[in-house]
Amino acid sequence: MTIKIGDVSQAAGVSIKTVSRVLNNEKYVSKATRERVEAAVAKLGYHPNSAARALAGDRSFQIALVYDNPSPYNAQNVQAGVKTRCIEGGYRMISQPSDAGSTTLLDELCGLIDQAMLDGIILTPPFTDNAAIRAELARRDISYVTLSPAMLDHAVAAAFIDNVKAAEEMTTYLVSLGHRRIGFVEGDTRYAASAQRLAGYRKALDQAGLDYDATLVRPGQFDFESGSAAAADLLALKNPPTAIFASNDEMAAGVLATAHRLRVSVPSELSVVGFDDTDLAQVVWPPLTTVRQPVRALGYAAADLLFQLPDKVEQRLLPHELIVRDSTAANDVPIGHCGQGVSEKIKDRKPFP
Amino acid sequence: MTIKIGDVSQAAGVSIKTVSRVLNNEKYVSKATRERVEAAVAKLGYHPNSAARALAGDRSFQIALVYDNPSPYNAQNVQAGVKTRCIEGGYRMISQPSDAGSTTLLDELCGLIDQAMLDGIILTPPFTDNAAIRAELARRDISYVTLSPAMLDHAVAAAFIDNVKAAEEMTTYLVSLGHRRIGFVEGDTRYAASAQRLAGYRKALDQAGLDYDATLVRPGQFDFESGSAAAADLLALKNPPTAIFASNDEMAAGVLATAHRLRVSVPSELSVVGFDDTDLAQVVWPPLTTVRQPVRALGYAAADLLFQLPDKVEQRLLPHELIVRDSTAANDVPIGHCGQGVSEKIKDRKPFP
DNA sequence: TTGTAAGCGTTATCAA
DNA sequence: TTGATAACGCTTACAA
Repeated sequence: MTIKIGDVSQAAGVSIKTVSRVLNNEKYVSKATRERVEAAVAKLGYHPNSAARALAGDRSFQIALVYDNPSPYNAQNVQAGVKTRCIEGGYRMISQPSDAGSTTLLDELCGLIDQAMLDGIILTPPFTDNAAIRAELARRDISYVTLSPAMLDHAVAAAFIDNVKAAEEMTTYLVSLGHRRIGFVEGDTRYAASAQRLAGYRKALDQAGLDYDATLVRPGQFDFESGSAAAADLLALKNPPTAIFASNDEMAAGVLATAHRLRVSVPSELSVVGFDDTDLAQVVWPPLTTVRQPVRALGYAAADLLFQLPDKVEQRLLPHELIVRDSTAANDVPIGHCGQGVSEKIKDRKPFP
Repeated sequence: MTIKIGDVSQAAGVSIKTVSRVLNNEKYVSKATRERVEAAVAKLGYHPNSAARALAGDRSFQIALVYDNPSPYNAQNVQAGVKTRCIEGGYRMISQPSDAGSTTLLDELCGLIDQAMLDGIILTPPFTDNAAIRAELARRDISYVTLSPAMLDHAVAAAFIDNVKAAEEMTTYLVSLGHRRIGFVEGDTRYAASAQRLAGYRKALDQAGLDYDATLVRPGQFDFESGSAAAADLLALKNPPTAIFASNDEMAAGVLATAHRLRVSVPSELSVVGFDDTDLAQVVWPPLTTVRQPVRALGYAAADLLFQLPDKVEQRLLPHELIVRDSTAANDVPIGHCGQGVSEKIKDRKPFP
């Protein structure tokens, strides 16, 4: 039989309610009492039962991370970041992989909320921009944060990077190396980041005085296959690009595979760069020059924003880095980064503890 | 305010207990009543509150997956498998990444059990072989299953593949291609699979009448870096191997990277094969010949074994496949597989529903 | 086959 | 600053 609050109160010689007060960091507990209770808790190895807490209070100390992420590395990293912050706050994270295309999406989410008495939710793309979900959450007055949303909403907390700027910097870097024909592989268009990265690419071309050439831009789905296929198309052009910028690293790996298959030497004949969404650059040869996205930090920040929620609704911009990798160099060389935050207060509600 | 069981019972014109009976699939409910209740549940969109269920019954409908996995792809796949089976059974999975080296490991786990009223636990390596954890679980009489344990224990349910046999088949395959000097990169020795795979390699050499040469075997930690380093060592030998067998795919990717860097052509000058623990073969070029481990299926099986637990303690051997990939071939060619299961009944306890 | 009443372990209310 | 007592929403006795 496991230890319960009554056992602790007996051991400490106080009432159950007093133990509860200590556990919840309430005011109006004398220092002596608090210490006595804490000692008893430690001695007995007591852990409060979360089901009972959830039922009696109405917070469950659980939040959910809702995602539909085609890339395991990315999902795992986001999860790790969220989880770290949750543990720090005494919370538990429930991870909820969902199918963005599912017709019963809203029902599933409602079920989760009812069943688990969620205290808050972190939405990741493409759910960030699902109006039905956001309306339902607002209706139920459930705190939520969006991670990398397509559009910023003043009333909704968000953690994100500046994809446009990052893609612009990367493209400008390629131009600075002398490239004039730069191929681009788009990401899955259901994710806002895809359009943002393309926009950055176009912006940099503009600034460099280079014409945008639609034949150099190919669609992709953030996976290896589409990267391979796009590269095959691009390299088969009469006048092929001298560099290819893939919207994420799995596609960049596909580009590399195709280049290798076609005996196009990287990087002497073709530069390949990407967005390191998933840390795959560590696993793929040759080491890619990438925009490093702080995926774990985004997860951590999202949870952090959730915890400060009704007090402060914040839009937090996280820094990215341009990592130039050179197989001959010993170390990676970050050549740029950006980032800053802005915040705004809106309304009062029972805060996360 | 969310709907509760009383609302449903009113709508259906029956008692609360009857609704509860229907929800829990108990016997002794007339078909007509059951249908009436189910209709009310559906109409109201009722979802039982899990905190209340956990408190009143003493099952939480939650199980935990405990892991410390250096490979995100692997972890994600195991999780996906476990989760799938959990959802089928109306359960929720809590994933618990832990640090195998932590001194407070046992405390953490106890905390989780007390707090979440876990109905069961799935242990993955290296926790599968942690005597302290297993003793504590036994003491508390908590159901658990081990996934890929180092040693089979008659009294403990387990899901696993035959690593020895798989490594043996792969090595034999290399021998059949004419290789006589086959390098081997070991995995992290904290994981039992590492020793098992090495054993299979040695066994196959034996059977082929080839001498075991310790200079051809290098240590590794299941990551890209150690694979790179091992390959550098092996290829620098006076008499280098003509094939390298890496104990997992991330290390195989490292081997490929080094080969490429040293201008050793794959596969004409060097064959590289591995264990596809993480599905990375899909992401790495060139496509590797691998032992495909059914990682998702292992997760699914582990949860499945947990659900049938006190009724039947089963040791389930899952099939692996040898996937020969040839860049010129259109499709992968599985050349072998194995698998079968045995089971045994031990004692009675309240079953999972 | 159905219903009634007594908890489950905690927090909230209100009084001391 | 503390403590008694009533919820919280459900399941498990035990009756009917």
